[in-house]
Amino acid sequence: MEYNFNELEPKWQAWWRENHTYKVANGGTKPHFYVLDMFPYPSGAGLHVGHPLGYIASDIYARYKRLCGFNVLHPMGYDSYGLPAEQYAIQTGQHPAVTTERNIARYREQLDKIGFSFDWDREVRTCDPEYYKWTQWTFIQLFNSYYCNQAQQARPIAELVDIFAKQGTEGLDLACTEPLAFTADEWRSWDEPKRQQVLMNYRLAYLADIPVNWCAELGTVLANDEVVNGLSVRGGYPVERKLMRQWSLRITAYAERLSKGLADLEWSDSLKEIQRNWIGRSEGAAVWFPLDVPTTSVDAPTGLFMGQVNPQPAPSFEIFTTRPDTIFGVTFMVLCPEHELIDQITTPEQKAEVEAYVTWAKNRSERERQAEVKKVSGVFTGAYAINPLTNEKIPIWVSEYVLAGYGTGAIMAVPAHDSRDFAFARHFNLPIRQVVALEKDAVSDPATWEESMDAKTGYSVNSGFVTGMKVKDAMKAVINKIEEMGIGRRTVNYRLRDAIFSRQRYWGEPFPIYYKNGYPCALPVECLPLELPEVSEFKPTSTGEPPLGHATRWAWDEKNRCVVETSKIDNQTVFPLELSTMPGFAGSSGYYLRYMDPRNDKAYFSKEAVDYWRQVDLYVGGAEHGTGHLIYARFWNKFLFDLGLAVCDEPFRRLVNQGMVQGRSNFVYRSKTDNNLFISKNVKDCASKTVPIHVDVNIVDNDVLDIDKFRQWRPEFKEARFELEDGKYICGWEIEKMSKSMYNVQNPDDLVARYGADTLRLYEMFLGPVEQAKPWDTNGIEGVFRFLKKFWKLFDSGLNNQNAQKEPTKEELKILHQTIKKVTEDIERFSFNTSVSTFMICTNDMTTAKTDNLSVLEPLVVLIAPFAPHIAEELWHRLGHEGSVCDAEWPKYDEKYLVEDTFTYPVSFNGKMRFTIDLPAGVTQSDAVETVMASAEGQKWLAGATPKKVIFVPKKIINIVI
RNA sequence: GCGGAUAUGGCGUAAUUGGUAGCCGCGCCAGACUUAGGAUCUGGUUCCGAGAGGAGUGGGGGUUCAAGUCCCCCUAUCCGCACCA
Repeated sequence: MEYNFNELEPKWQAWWRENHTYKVANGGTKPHFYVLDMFPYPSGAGLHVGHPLGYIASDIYARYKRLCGFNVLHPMGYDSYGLPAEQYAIQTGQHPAVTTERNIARYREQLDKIGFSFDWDREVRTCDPEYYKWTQWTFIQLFNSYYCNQAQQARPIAELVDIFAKQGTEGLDLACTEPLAFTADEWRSWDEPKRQQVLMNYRLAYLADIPVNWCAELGTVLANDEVVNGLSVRGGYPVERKLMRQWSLRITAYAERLSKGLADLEWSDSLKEIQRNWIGRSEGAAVWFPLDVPTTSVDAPTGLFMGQVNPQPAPSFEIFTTRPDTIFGVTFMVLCPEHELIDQITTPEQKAEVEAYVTWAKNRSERERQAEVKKVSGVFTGAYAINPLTNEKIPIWVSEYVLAGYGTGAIMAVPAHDSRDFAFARHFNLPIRQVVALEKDAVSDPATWEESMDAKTGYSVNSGFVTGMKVKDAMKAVINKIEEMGIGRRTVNYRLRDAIFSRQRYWGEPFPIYYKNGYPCALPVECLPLELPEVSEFKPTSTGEPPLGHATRWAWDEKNRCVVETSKIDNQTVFPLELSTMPGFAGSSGYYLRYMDPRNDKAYFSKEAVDYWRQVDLYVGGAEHGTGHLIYARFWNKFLFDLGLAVCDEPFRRLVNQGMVQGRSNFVYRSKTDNNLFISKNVKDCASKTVPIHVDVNIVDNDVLDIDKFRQWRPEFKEARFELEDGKYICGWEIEKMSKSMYNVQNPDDLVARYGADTLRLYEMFLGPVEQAKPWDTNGIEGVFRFLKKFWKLFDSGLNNQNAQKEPTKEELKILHQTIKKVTEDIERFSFNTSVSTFMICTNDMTTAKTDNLSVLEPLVVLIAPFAPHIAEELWHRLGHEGSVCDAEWPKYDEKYLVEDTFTYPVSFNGKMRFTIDLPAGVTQSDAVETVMASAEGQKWLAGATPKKVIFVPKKIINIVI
């Protein structure tokens, strides 16, 4: 019988569906294992061959784990809120829900053809109200929580209200937007709006004024990459930096835990490093610098910073530095243009210049600023600070190179040991003073330097009480000193910023928030989900409000607890609802938890479900989510952990990043002089006489062009003539991004139709290591297809042979057990390309050995089942089994079949003092070494010498040292 | 600029983790079979050389009896961050 995949694959796919083969129950006696893929955004273009790569890898692992006796959770769903559907809606007027539904159906169809073992009963969609109910629910929990830095934990905001009423901010260390200090009496004296305003400072989901790129003309916030030279990319309208009230998540509260938690994760080093960089933890010191107040008096800035009241009696400001040891080298201070102190300290003479600079800096877009990073700019305020350790007077400057969002927006500049300060000092001719040297006496004139000495190595020089200390010791000594003096302390800073959570968009989760007297209130959780309303159009409103501003039924009736007409808003009992929606990462941050118990309408997921599955054991997806989804999901999980819902602090124990699949484009070469003439690639002078044109890879086979299909492909090629080589037209090729415009998109459906799903699955794995980026090249798929046909044939002859039950030969057992061993090890380390090679070798060997012994062949069916489930299922049933091969038992190998039983020595001497021997079972290394020593004694080829030492190394090689 | 990764035949890759480099597959060459196929099978295929032989894992140095693998210095490509004090 022929290997007829066209018949066999749909048959078993239907059988699996009817028998609910992949349905997974929560609980049972088996050990549990959770294998998850990053769920896709269902785009209109459908799947290309790059998408299933990770799904196939995780499917293999999931099926393998199941065969090893685990209860495996392996779900799939859709990240179905997002921008493309909305933009398509704006252009065509089609409702995003309709196009999304259609795209999902197409994705499902494509996925089903590849034979995945997903439990589709657990499917989730982020745009489904039953799902986003819990996204909204989590948002309300965030809104109703604060973060206690002492306990390193989120707590209910109600608890904080009690604390404020009892003790004010006394003794508290809280994550906040800006440091506040007040007493219990003050708190009690405030009215509700004022209290709400204060609480907003501590909520984990909070409203705050955040600088954004605002385009008035388009009525929307733009991302940095949507703005060029202060103009919007689309339309060319002016864009301004503007503070806008936006929802944010206080992810910075979790910076420490997000950073520390990385250590125990089985993630690639590179991805951990990406996250570490993004979180940007740096240890250093916060130091208060007193102002040298001229004639006009300046009010001391009041308030807390990092939970501490300004300890300075005199007016002063705080800086952050990672190099406290260089404090003796400070020659100027720099404030960021947004710094609140600027207005207060600028001298009248400098006022005009400083104001001009601040205005200029403020109006620059993020993009402009970043493009001119190397350009030095700044202005002197006329004011001075006092170095608290030397009592020196130090000028205070303002410059863009100091960022408002990091540290305190103010720095002490040490030009000798910081390249940016160095550039600034050189530009404005400020003094540079060396305070660190590689050797204690290696002091030179900084005026002769070409660059600053930034390295944290060497010794302190010219540095008062730390002179002569190693840099590391000097850092500690200075911090101790400033702590002792009460002017600063050891501290940690993070680069991570809070996540802006508002989008002026339609196709996203509505915020379960309404506005009462101007302050936001959360909907009662029993009223969730708050469903996305219908709107007349998907664009912003004429007044610049988000698309939800078009909704006529978008107000909250507090008394009747329901959504009502906007016209009924009276701000007494009926209030306006929030108009922006949540961003893409909202729905994807907790979906892995929902899969554990996806149909629960009482809770996000039940306690039993999460106690059973705990966390994702293996997560497979692209590394491009390293600083987005993978950070947000960890944050989301940690928050749910604090609430007592999640049972693990980290969501994804092991993470594998599949590499990007690039496209392999094909080209035809059109004559420069004759538009209808195409010259084959290797014809003489082809390159100089022609221009390359992309040609659809689907009408090219092994770089040979199908001429007829090419003429039909596009009307302008109808009259095409060809200059061939060896009767063929050979195309050129290049590696490019896989995209429609390059005509290099391989559709998995076409390959399934031509070679079958099993061949596609094996070939995707055979292409190379899963983690590695690689170009898609269909040319090799024939080899894998041939292998499956050989594999099939092996069984076909075994099943047709009457004598098939005879004793297996030693050779056959050796091949079998080698294969089991290799494949098992390969799967464990996610090296699927080598597993496929192993199958090929095994099949070749078995074919050569004319194996028809079913007892040897049967375990192979189980081995290949994770990779090629359809053919495995078919053969499994032909071998007489009733149930699915998915429930078989993973074969074990026995070392005894793997060792050689011949022992000959020495079999070869290659002139480099090296023997090759075969070591039989039961012979120890020292026996072998002794035997070789004895046999080597007095041998001619050793020139009469006696070996001094015999070194045994694995791999049947013995080295002799004379 | 900082950080991470990668580099092996014409191509994708493999190498039991320091032990005979090039497994497996594509492609190519030669052959077999044939009712001629997008079929199957056999042999060959790192490079130079007719051959004996020599060279060889991006380049240069080092450690080792032994290096694709470990260390140092370059070069190229890819990815992430980018004035983060």
